[in-house]
Amino acid sequence: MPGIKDVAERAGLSIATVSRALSGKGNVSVRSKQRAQTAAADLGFVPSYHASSLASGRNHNVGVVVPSVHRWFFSSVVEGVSATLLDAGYDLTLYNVSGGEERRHSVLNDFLLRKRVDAVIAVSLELSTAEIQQLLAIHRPIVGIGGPLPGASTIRIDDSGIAEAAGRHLIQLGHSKIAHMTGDAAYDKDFRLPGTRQGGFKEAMRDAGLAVRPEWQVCADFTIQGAYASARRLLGGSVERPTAVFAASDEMAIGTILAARDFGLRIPQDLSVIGIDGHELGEVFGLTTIDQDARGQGALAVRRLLAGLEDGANTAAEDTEYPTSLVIRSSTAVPPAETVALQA
Amino acid sequence: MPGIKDVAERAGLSIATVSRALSGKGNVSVRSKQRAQTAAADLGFVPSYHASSLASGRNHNVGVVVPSVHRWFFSSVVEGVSATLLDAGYDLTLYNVSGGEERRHSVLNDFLLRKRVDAVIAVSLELSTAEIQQLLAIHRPIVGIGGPLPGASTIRIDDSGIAEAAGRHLIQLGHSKIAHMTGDAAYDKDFRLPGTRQGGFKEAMRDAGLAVRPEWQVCADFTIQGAYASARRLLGGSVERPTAVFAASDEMAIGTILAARDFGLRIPQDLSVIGIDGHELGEVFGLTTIDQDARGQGALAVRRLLAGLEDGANTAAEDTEYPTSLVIRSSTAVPPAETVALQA
DNA sequence: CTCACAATTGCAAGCGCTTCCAAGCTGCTG
DNA sequence: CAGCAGCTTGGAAGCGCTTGCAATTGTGAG
Repeated sequence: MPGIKDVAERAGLSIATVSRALSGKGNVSVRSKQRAQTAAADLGFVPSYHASSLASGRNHNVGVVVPSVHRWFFSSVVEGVSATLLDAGYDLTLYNVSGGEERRHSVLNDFLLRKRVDAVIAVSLELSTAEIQQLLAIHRPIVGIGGPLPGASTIRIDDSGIAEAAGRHLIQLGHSKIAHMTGDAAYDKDFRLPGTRQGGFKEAMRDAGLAVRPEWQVCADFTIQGAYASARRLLGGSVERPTAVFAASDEMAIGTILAARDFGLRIPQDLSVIGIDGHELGEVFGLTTIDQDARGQGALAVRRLLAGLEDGANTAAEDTEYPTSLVIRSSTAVPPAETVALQA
Repeated sequence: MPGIKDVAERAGLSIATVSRALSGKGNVSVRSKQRAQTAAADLGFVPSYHASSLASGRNHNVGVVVPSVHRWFFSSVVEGVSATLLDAGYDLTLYNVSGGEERRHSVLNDFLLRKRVDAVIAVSLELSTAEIQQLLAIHRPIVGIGGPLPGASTIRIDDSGIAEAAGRHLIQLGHSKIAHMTGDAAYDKDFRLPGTRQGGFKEAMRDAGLAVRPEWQVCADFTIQGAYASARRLLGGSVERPTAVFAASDEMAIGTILAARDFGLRIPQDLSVIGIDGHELGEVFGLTTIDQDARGQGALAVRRLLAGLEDGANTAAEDTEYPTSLVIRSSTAVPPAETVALQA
């Protein structure tokens, strides 16, 4: 493997000049620059990032911490982050902290402190103030996506407002018997989003003077299969059946639709369903949803970060609300003319 | 940020001794070791991995190249890889090469050569011999998962045998009108798996003396939505309808089931469906499938890699066949007693 | 034609750690 | 009690690059 020294020799220049020529920093004559580049190309020189990082302090590497890479939202964000980073010449170090508090702990307290990353993107992860301080202490900017991160920059959607809009959509169609499928309490801990969305939903109901029935507040684990099981209980149980379900995620909405079909319920004639996400699968089910462009959020986070890194300016923490849009498809409609309480 | 020098001072030891004490290499008295560790803990010392890597040549970092992190198989593998790596104290640099040949090219020709990774795991990626040589030239072990990688170690399932088994399962149930949903040609390029599975399927058919009808060989993009569209054409078209469909992936099998339901076909009474993967969603649909433990494959790849790295022994390239298992659920059954060609 | 000043260039000092090597010790053996 | 092996230790040389600083070269003005 050729080093910068070899390039310098071949180009008949000093190491310093070659370094400047290849990195583009500092003043180098056109001729020298060309020579250096040619020599580097001839030798197939690829700079050692370790040495470079050690000497310069810049890593060209950002760490991404996600709760799981197997779930729609997270993997979408990672795709956006990854593409943007790659195009900028940055490496992406993935910290998938699924499976255990201890793993999360070691990532936060060991891995991230090894000075390997220039910045950290935390997706739907609620960090304690201490954890954030620790990260900020090593002078690495942090940006959070989809979760509150006091003291750091964040990019997130208006979860409460969105949920309210989803509820309002159903209400405006004429529904009054609306169920809400939220996330398990476990999810509320880390990214609190279930609670926020449920809050927005209740807000919409209250505004319309509708009752929020406790038996229609069910929860699942944000997966299709989990929601399916939960929806079967809701729709097949002995309680009166709602005419509409607002699920806190598209995957849960889809699980609900599948369960409804099992009971012979037609969507949307017998049951309206609305979700949140903009999941690719939504189209197959004609799912009405609120599209949050997860990939776009990831890309934005990176752009924000890189801008700060290159400028060197320690941009202050700022909160950005990412826009969303209501996508109306065929899973929502006016409620059945007459609603009779059916027993499964 | 404290450096090893600070630790040395506080512990009243030399830098060299502290380094040995903390890394566990070399002989250090118990007393010194303890002192060093205490001092390090007191100061909150975290070694700089750049410096460490530069000096030692070991990175504690492996690169993972995947076609996309958004698809079931890949994200499953990444989860397995990630957990195993994290537990071993390694970083995982993710190279998500979705979206463009050029991105793939830059990853292979720039990123991976920067000596930042100790090893490379390539998932379902067919590398040219030149690309492999290039990687091997920088003395980095490579292991491939789910794709052929001439010259490198690989972990893969017996795609042909599996497909044959899936076909046989249907045949043994009494089916003779079996369709096969394979991957788009585009996928065949990079990981050739569609062709291999199709080959296995044809093998099973041939063995049973059954005809492989071209109009029943359809393809999709490995997604539920893609398969759904494709299956609608297959099942709703004017050609005679098969009594069973073998899809090359669970997601495609699910898309097929959804399409079948649209046409009022009952699974498995009217149509049997079998997939390959072991997708979490399979349970909801009662999908019979061949379970390949993707997460386990990822974990195994890492263990294999680390064993080689730690030993220092340049383990020869070896091919490992990962075991799979047929999971029979409710989506496959004997064909309808009398099969009449229905027109949609 | 000479001089001040700017653009280039090279020297060399690190970046923070690992590790070779030799020196210092300890505890035995003869 | 000398002599030696074996364990610990510290010194110091890098790992391969970046960058401050000073030296060199080139340029236009006077």
